[in-house]
Amino acid sequence: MEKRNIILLDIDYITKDEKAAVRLFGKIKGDEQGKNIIAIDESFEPYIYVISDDIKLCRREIEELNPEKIETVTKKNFQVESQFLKVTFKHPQDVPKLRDTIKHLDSVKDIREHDIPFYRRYLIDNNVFPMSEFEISGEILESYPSINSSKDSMEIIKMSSPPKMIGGEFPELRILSFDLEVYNPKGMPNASKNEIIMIGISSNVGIEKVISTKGEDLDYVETVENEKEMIEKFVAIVKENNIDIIVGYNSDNFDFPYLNDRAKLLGVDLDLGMDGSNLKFMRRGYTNAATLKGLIHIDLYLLMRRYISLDRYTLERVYQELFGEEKVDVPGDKIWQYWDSDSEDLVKLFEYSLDDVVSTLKIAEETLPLSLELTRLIGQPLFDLTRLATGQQAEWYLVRKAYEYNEVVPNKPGGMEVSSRKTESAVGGYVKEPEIGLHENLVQFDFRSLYPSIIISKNISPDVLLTNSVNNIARINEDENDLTDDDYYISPEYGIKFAKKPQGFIPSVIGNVLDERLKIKKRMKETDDPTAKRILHVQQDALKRLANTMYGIYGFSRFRWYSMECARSITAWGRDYIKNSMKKAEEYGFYAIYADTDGFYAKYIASKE
DNA sequence: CAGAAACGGGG
DNA sequence: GTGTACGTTTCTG
Repeated sequence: MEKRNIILLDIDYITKDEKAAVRLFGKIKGDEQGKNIIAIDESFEPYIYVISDDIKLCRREIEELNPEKIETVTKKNFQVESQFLKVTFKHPQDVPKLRDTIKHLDSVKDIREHDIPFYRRYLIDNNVFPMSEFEISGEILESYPSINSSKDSMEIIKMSSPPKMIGGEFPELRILSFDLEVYNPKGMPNASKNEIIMIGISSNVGIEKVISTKGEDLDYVETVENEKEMIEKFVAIVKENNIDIIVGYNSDNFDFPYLNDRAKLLGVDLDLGMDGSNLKFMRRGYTNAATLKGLIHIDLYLLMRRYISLDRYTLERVYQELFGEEKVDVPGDKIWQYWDSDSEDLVKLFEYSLDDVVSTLKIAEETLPLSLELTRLIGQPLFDLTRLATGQQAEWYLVRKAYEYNEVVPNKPGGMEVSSRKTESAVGGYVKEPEIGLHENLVQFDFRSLYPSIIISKNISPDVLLTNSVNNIARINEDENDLTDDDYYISPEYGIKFAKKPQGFIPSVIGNVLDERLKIKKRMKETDDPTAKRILHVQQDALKRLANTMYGIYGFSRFRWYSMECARSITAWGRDYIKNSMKKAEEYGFYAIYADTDGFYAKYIASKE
């Protein structure tokens, strides 16, 4: 039996003897090369919850489907303790196969937690957070020089007990950025015709080069015979340097698909996975994501769209925004001409290629700390996190919290439900159009975090909502006649009621997030160590972003805890507060000349007469 | 005017 | 893979 402290980079599962085997891709902590490890856990099983009014009958009906196990458990459903049947399956794929059958059984009212991917379920139930350190123990199945390189070795361990969270500091991650330049005489290149002319590579392990068939007199260019060798060289460099994170700019949509097409055409294997597996593309709705097992691919374009707010998100624009410097520029449609020129323009193209990839790495180093922090906060793999909308990030945070609170998670809405939700909308914040003119003697007034304060102080949460709606299943049966006006908050305009007790699930979570942020800000003030300060700053920033997302989330059509009543109540109270403040200010001679949502500007007029 | 389609980024 | 996920602008009937 061996023990290892590892940093979890990635997770998936494979099928072994008709059962699921979870694979944790990590690197061994303390090993300066960051030796790779694949830890296999065969002990975790998929399950769902079933709601029924006739538990006995329901159990008999489900038994006929021959699941692995059926148990009766007590969990909270919108804070009401209820009995559930926990049905365990033999294989994760049995869940999508059998859930519809189960759902339509006569004795079944509803099914829950049937839409949580298996590896995410594993992370949540085992309290495992990617990019954190934890201890595993088990038997070494294989130990050999890595499939990927001759340099260092890799271990495969069969785990004998669940992983034990340690937390720990962030590991040193080996990051590499890459970028293709392609011959493009007809505008955007076509992978079946146009060859790759350059592959730029930059890495924090000390690589900065361009691989190409030309440019032999430039010191940063590694010249090869042909395009095939170019791709092989690229693959070799990534493998040899034991890279943890590979970054590109729009690489989900351009660089990786193009590289994949050309590699296929030329017969080169892009077997960059930690387990030796090939590059794959996952369909993620409207776009594809390029994935490598145990080697995290981050497309910075996707990330930047969420990280900063800009009019455009070209690499050039983003770089300028973050660093205030201009990049080397070659007009995209002229790249083929620069390549053909064999003069100073060719050199310029090489400079452009190198500059692109150096800038990409620089952006990655600047912005990854936040993504890593969010990964540890949300508890989903870095790869997933960088591709999740902020609303989805907040939702997965809540799914984890629900597990902690012993709450059963609401179902993800189906397509029909999403479109019907989209037809509803909440009135936004109060806006008073500015009075035109030059104003003097202005005072500014605003509420500090108006919406979160309202959610917490008015206990706005679907689980304590007293108005009849799809979301208040738990409270429908409660006798509202037993409650007096003192027992609930009533929203302005709509008269929507929220029980004062118990504290709602979401107000509770938001409250904790804000408390945690204040604690970190306090620690930030107390420390003089600049490194500690920087880390704490990123931590509070992650909490702030998470909290900010939660304020508007009740109105997101795909949100599991969606509630238009909650969304409307928040803004209604918001409008109420701002209007009352304006009225109050007027009594003291301050007249608002402009107001928006949570604040206003007012002009002081000394006397009314 | 509503609903569908295209776009973003990349070369 | 306990899959099929954006938000906004422009076009089309």
